[in-house]
Amino acid sequence: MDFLFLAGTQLFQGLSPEEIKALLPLLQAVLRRGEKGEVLLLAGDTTRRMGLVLEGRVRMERDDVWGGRAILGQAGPGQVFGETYACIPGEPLMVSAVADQPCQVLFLTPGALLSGGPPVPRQEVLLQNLLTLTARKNLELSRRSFYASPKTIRGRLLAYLSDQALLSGGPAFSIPFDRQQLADYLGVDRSALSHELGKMSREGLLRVKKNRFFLSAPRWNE
Amino acid sequence: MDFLFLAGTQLFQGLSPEEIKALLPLLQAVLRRGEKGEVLLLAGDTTRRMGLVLEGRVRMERDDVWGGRAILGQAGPGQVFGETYACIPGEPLMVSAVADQPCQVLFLTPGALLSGGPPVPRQEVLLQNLLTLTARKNLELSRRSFYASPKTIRGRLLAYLSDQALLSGGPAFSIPFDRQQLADYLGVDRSALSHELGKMSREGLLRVKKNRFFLSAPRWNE
DNA sequence: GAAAGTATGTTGTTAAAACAACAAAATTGG
DNA sequence: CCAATTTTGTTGTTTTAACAACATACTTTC
Repeated sequence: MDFLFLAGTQLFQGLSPEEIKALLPLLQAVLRRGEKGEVLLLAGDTTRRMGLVLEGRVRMERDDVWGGRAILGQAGPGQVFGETYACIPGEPLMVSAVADQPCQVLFLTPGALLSGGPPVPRQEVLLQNLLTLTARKNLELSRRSFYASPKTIRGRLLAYLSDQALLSGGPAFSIPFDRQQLADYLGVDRSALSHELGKMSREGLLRVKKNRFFLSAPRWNE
Repeated sequence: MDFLFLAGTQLFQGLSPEEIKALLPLLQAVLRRGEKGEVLLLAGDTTRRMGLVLEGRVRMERDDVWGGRAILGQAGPGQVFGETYACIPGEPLMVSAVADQPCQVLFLTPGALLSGGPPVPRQEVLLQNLLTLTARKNLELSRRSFYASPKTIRGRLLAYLSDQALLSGGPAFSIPFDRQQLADYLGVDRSALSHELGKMSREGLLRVKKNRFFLSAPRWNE
């Protein structure tokens, strides 16, 4: 187990590798590998465990009965998923956690931090980290809400893409979605999304190749 | 100050009125009244404070440049708002907090709980409460996401209303929105929403009067 | 490197919601 | 209680996205 890597995650921030090593048993750490497409947490179930992604990527999504799918977000190396439900034991999951790529996940049970049981070493730090993390997850959910809130596909694309440009610090960036996933993340039809992207390309608003984008500032004075 | 009321909130759960009384100065508690429509926190600003609603209701919303508006959620008596941002100081707000009704809000600064400064009495309890609370806020954001994820207005209404029926434990319930607000919450046009509600009424799916709803189970065998 | 499978783009048709403008109803304030 | 204001419902038109079906390009696997 790479404790140095763990020490660099938001969850274990501020703890030494030795402290983390001592903590893992208390958090009932369990390592799990997942094939691409494998379901790690299933919507409808309850869970006391959260996942810390060591390798690969995990997607949070919900499928409806009619073949529809909504993607809420994803977690890459060092990030966590399911922490919301792990903090509210008994609450049935609204989403499934699915391996987006072959991945390696460390499952942790934070229950000992919450129930007023016997104290855990460095509990305050862990709690603070977990709180900050959850708050950040909140921001991500809010962001997605706003990406999906314009009424037109173009509006949603611009909201999402310009935000990604901001986050990446420049007009060139790649996104962690294929077309279908982007459509499910923005809540639109895939073919309509493709269509709109094509139109925007032709208008010179952006260049796109696979999941790599380059935004052009519109020329305001033509 | 009604410490007994505070002791009943999720934030101060598990603390005695006396303990709360002692804590408030450490959290830099400030009371504030707000007229209906008054902005309590402004999108774009940063804040170290969160609001605990004592009376009335507060709405979290974002207005775009073209007159569009998205409502993310709201907080009633005993509930909090802005805690996400108070937990991540420096992060600019994506939404404004607006008084939905004349209200009374206790602003609190949880910073002392987070920065590894001098310990605060009952810190673990407060942190745990804040964590649970934030996790629950997460659930609400997820729920809203799913309400707004069907592609048709009817789909969104059914997702939202049937969930409200579940939460209220019966087919009759009222909602905390007027039509415009419901439209902004579900991300649809108000007049189209009105239209769809009318249609659903005529089809016998529901009865509605003002913000009071009654869902009829559809008759499967006609 | 060929074949199978998957992802993406394209097009036409259809369905639905946005939009706009107005009428009716309800609420508020004097 | 009346007038003013706000909220809600109604209707018609226009825009847009969903949907479906297919062509093309790209990956993966053997």
